[in-house]
Amino acid sequence: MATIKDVAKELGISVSTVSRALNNHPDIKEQTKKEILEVIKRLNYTPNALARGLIHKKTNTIGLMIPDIADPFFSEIANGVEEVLTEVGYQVVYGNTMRNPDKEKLFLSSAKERQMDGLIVTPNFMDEKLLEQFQRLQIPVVFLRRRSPEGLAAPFVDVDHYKGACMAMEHLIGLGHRHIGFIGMPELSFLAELRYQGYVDTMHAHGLTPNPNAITRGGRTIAHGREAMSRICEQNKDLTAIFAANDLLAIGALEWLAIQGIPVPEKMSVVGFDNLEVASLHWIKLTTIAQPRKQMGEEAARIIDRMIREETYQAQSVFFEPELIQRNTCREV
Amino acid sequence: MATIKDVAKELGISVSTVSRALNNHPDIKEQTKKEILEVIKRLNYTPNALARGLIHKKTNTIGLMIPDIADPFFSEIANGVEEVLTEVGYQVVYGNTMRNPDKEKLFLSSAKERQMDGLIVTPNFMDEKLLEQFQRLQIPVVFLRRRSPEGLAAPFVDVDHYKGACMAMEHLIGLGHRHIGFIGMPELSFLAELRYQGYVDTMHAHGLTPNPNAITRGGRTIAHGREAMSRICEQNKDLTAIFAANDLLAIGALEWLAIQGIPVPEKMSVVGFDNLEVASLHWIKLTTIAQPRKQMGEEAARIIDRMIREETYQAQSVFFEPELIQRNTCREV
DNA sequence: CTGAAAGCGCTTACAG
DNA sequence: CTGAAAGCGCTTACAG
Repeated sequence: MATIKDVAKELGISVSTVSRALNNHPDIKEQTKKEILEVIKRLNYTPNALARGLIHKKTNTIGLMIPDIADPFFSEIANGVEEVLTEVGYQVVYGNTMRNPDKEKLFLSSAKERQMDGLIVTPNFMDEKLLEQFQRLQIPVVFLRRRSPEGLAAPFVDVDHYKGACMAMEHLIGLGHRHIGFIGMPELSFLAELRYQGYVDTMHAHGLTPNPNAITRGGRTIAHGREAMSRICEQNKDLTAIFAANDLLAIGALEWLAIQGIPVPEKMSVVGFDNLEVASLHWIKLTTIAQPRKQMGEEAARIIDRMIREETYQAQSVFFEPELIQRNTCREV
Repeated sequence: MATIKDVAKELGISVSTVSRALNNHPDIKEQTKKEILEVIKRLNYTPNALARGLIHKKTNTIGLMIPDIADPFFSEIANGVEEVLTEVGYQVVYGNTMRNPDKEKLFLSSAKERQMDGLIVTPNFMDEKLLEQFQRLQIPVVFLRRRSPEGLAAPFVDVDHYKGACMAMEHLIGLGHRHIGFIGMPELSFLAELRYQGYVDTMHAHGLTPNPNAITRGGRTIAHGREAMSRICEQNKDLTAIFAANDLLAIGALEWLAIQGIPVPEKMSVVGFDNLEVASLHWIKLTTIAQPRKQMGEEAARIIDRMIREETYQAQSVFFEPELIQRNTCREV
């Protein structure tokens, strides 16, 4: 590949001058600049971003560490992030961790080695080693869709998962439901815990007792929802409603109910969480809790951008409000 | 951030020695190495990948340029790519182009500036400027889910879209359908054209004439499918089947049919293309053409890796076979 | 307006 | 086994 030296040599001038032409420096003769630009084109020269980055101590790169880009939840967040960040000249590097702790650690090391300017992260589970890595990072970080861990002065952008779960439960209880089951995500997950707590606390707040037989935890897929629904239904004949901790689980539950011929919402009410696109499909029309996913991504991007530009900026965390989206899977009893 | 100089100074030794410890060079005393490693840990030192890249002329970075990471089609491809590439030590940088020609060009420039080692790309529409950019790139490229353009000696990994479309049509015609509509994607798209050709050619091959009123082109979303189905149905009372150029369009069509109370497959048969997850949902069970998406991503990754490692490697293009997945949206007439 | 020199943070022959 | 020096491709004071 051609370097700045090649184009300088070609014209018998110094690299400083070529550099000036490249960077639109005012101290350069129009004619010289024109000649340089021509040679650049002819030699197919492109400035080397590594060399530039080394000098400027800036790479214009932001890392986005998320559990699974194929999860529609995160791909929309990612789009929000990317949209605002490319607008201001950054390239975003995705780190797909598949919720694998080793991959999370690997991505953080890589981010540091590669001198990324900032990081937007959704770690799945925060153990001590990961926390230490964050503390040693020396790169601005914002947490996305989860709160920042204790002992780390990083802002976060999140939705109030606990409140969202409470809203779902209040809706069900408000409709007269008393026997409400819960299909949850794996316990070690941060937000699985919050949504579960919302379920339990709201039950208690209304003098209801969560029935351990009507609670299942441990998955996040449609297949899991199907299985969980079948298990719960068989053990709880008096159940009239289900709160699923995410939409995929809810859809799995709906599938099982449809296959069994149990009509929704006549015999069973279902509420999900996330408001994925698929939830609004004609056959599903799931009542669920919406999070402004794209907005969350955009906000995180804006914060990291500002943190990088203003070293003294004390970023505030942002809580987005969840919203109940009423569709056709609930009825009054 | 600490540099190699800092750790050298700390121990009163030269940077060369520190570098040797870092790179597991054999010519170094065990004791010295141990001391260096300790200081590295204490100073929280991480080698600077930019500096390394500058010297080695390698960044261990691969660009993946795709139209839309939130499109489940591409997110699965992306996962396949990432899986094999991270395994061999690369970081993959996504370029979400949203089918915007400017973004495609921007990403290619960026890739060159950043000295990416290789590129896997799915450009949406290949105009002259883009082609020229590819020709000037000087970076190994493999095309994914579309063929490489003429005038560029780059391999591709693709599925035979034309054949897939023919398979869908043969299935329908084999079931006795004669009046078959087509819901297509925007005409400028590369594969939209191929799938459309498959529709037209198969009709002709069976002595059938495609009816312009039963053909619609121009979208790729569920909303579009809904609208297209309504338009086609209103103008073609004798229609018994629809071939939709992708699953989202097919699902939109199914939605409209469901809303109108037109039973599928009793009154209307529908075939899609892509075999998205959502196509197998209990309420949809769409008959469609499957492409081995993840495998395609993996294969592209393997090819680019080998192209980078072996300069003389003459990569062969790979065609994956499409497959008809029969579910519940077609019947014999 | 232009060039020579130093430096960004590292690696790698070369000499000892 | 260790260090001094050159160099990767650029930018940026500084001098002229």
